[in-house]
Amino acid sequence: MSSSSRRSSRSPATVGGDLRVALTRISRRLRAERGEADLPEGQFGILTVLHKHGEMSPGSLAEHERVRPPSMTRAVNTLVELGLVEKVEHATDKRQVVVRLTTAGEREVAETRRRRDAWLTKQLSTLTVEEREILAGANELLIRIAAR
Amino acid sequence: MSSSSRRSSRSPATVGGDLRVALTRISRRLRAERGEADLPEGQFGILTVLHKHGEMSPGSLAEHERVRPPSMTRAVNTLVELGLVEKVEHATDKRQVVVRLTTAGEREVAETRRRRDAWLTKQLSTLTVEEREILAGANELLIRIAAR
DNA sequence: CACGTACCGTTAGCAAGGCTAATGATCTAG
DNA sequence: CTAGATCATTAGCCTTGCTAACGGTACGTG
Repeated sequence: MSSSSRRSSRSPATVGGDLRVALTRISRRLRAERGEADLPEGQFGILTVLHKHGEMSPGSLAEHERVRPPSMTRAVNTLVELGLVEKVEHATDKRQVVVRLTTAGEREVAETRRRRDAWLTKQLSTLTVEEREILAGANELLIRIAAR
Repeated sequence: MSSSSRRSSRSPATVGGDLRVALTRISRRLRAERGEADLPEGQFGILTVLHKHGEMSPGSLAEHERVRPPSMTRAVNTLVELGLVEKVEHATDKRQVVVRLTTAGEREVAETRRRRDAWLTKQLSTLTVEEREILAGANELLIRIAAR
């Protein structure tokens, strides 16, 4: 049974229900795959945001990651203890704090990403080019939807 | 900017990295959308498994949901307190327990699913038919991958 | 200049939900 | 009949989310 042709149920409601199930399953599967050595998903997320967008305040990070400020404070502190980020004071506003990656943090982003994505990448490499196209397209749609 | 044509990076590794980000974001977004009244994702998952596969032991449920047995015991007990499932003794093996949906549980599956999917369904209804095709295709691929 | 208000990050404390280790009951092979 | 395996549970820990409340800083207005 292939994936695309005859299939009558493409209504928003049907796709939505199926999609939720798929997302829950794959999330758990990914979490299960994460090695002992790796950072928890959320902390790794913070590193990648900093890597991508540069230094940032805890507040912005919290908003970006859809988490409340106190949660972000704690996560950032953990990363500070691990030596992966550092907090420096804001140039003009002493209320604010600037969080940025250390060199160790930069290295960690690269290494962890490689290690972490190994399983998923392996799975994807068993798919056809067309199937990967589908997932790549889905990525963009999901990101778009998540942004609202 | 459309979603499918010019874009050179379709390697397993690239898609994998992007996909992980997309999955994390949408999961958080979905969780944020879950109303106060709804069951937590995990508990709802148990109900749907029972609805789909019929009565089951806690052990099988744990395996199916990729969770350790003690975690499942606790989750099931919560559902028992809510009156959504019941535990009955196994016909021949007194070590085992059989978990099954109550009538209230059956009703809850239908109602919660409808309520819960409302937000996602609404988002999907703003997409084009082609985009929904992509997500529907992605569903199947993700389920397949998650099954390994 | 001074003072009230708003903003930013943090601290304190709670809840959910995952885990491991250890226990108790039951089953089954020998 | 006994020893080991299997199943669920209990106990206790850890992570990570939240809200409420606080302390310091910035800034507009009188």
